[in-house]
Amino acid sequence: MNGPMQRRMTIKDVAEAAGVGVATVSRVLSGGSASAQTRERVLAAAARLDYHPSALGRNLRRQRTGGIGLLIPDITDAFYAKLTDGVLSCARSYGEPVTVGVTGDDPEREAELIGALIEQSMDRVIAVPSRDGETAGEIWAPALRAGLNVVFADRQVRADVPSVVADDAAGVLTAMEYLIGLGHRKIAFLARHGQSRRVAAFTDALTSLGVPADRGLVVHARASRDSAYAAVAGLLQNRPDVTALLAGGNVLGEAAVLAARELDVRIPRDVSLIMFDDVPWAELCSPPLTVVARPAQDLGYRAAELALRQGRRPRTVALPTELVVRASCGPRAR
Amino acid sequence: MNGPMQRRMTIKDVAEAAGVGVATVSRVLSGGSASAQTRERVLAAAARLDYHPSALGRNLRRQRTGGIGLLIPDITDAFYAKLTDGVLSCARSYGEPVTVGVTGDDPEREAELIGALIEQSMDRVIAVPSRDGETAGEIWAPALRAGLNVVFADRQVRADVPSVVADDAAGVLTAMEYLIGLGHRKIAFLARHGQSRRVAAFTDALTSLGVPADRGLVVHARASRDSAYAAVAGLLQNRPDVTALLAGGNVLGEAAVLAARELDVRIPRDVSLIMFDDVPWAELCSPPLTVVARPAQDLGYRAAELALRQGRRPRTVALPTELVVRASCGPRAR
DNA sequence: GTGAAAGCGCTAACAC
DNA sequence: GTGTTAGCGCTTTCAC
Repeated sequence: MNGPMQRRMTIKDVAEAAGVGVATVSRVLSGGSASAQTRERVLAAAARLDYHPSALGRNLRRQRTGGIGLLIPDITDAFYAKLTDGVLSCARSYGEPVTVGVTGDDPEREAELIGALIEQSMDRVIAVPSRDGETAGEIWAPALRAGLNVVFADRQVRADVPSVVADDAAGVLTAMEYLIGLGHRKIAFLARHGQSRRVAAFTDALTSLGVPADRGLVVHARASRDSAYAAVAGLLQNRPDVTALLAGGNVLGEAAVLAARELDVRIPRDVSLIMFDDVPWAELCSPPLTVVARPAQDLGYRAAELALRQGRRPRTVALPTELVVRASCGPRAR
Repeated sequence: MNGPMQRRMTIKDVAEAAGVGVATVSRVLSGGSASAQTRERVLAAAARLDYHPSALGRNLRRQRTGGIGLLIPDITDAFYAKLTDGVLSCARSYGEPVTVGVTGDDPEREAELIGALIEQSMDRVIAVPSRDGETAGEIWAPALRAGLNVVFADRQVRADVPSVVADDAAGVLTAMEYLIGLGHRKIAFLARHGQSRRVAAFTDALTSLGVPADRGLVVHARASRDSAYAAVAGLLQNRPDVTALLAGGNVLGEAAVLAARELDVRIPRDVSLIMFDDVPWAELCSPPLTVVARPAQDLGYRAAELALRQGRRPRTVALPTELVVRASCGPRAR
């Protein structure tokens, strides 16, 4: 079915077959100037030999590997999977390969992966950074020094690096308006570690809406399902006064549904729940979940556009979120 | 925060700084033999200069790009996301980068992506092929000719290429035994296009269990959510005699739940449902779904091991499936 | 318009 | 044990 393994054709083979110099072949193949006749001969020879230029040679010469690196916390998280899909979809239209690494939100792994990208001479990176502030600065300094074209996605950590984010603050605010309109006052926020911006947005939203923010009502979890579950369960048991819950991501929301079910607290009768991310199962859940939808796919696509764009890039682009009301919120009851 | 962009150090710089030849540097850095003193000098110089070897140079010289290519139908499908996670996890322990491409189950895109991998001189590929039989042969011939180390995952299409698959036939059989034990006779199979092996397993299981197989009860859909929904809806409307449904994947299962809800057919009262893939939402669904769990992560991990392994590789490894009984199946009622 | 030749950073064969 | 050297396949001056 498949023939013997063949030696790979080189530009030199094509040059000989076409009776021209290698430089001419290179020019023709990369759209440079050549006489119509020469061009035709080269193309014919290339086709005949089934020649495919080696990215290896080209990259070494150009001192850069094409393609883009993508660093995300977790590929099994539906939100990041969708973001990845957006990146892949954009990259495909440019014919650029994408190398994916998962950080697990661990700065150490993130730094390792950045090192690997530099070693590969990748010159474009899209990343969902695991930390912000100083730590992010340290981690990303080598990449910037090496001249990588970095774009952050979903999180905004350094003013000098372009970011594509969802307008989380607006999303949180809309959710809070909705919940407070239903009569809720004791609202908890279930956050991933390091979601400091969203926590700030949460307390800001609350105070701007005239509800005193209670620091104890912000609980943190790592991104894993276990950690999320423990955090929700703890909250539900220790703070029976809480009547509404905002989950800062779909994994956290999943844990919330599970924990609530386990502890026999009913949604929305006992506590109302809003989750970040409109994943497919939000609609299949019982009850169907009200969510703050973020344009995951777009986030990835736009980030890839920025990473691929040559010239000056905008600082930050923020995409709108949308509150999708389903059946997981009700009026305050207790 | 970040200094000026620096010229990248080369092996030559290190050699000069250490007062040795480039070959010695290369040897020391790749664990070859050298005197303790030389080794130390080289290491010190490399560290001082913050030298990181260029994968570009090495790859060109070695005539191969390290790393592994991964071709999957859809990264937003939880099953493939998990499989991808397994591949990434194994690759990470070998320090190998992974380039991901999505085929959308389209042979044309698959062929394109294979071309790109060859151009990159990737020498290892893990793929969930979009077609089997002749078509797969044609599509993959160039890759095999180029000497790529190919491993198929989830689907088994050519005897000469190692595959890592779940034991789908056993999974189907167990599911059928369970359903038939509940009294069901008119059982439909909702399959993705090209799942011919599983369809065969389905009819085989039925006949071996003494239930006449009805060809009309196998319905096909493309992998997209829309196509799946249309297929289920059509089935549910045209064949009211069907009392049980086996969905050949989580996207199909999702569509089944949605369509059933829309058409007001109750699960499990009106029709029982078993879905392939134990995704997180199966438990959150109402009712919680009985599933045939496949070890998605393991599939990916094992495939990566095979792809990374140097010597002779086993032909096929089949991993067991497990029927996880929840609440979406009941006794035949109508 | 075209060809010859110089390297990109690295490894491996070979000489010492 | 170590240095010198010849390329890997390609692009890009620089002559012609």
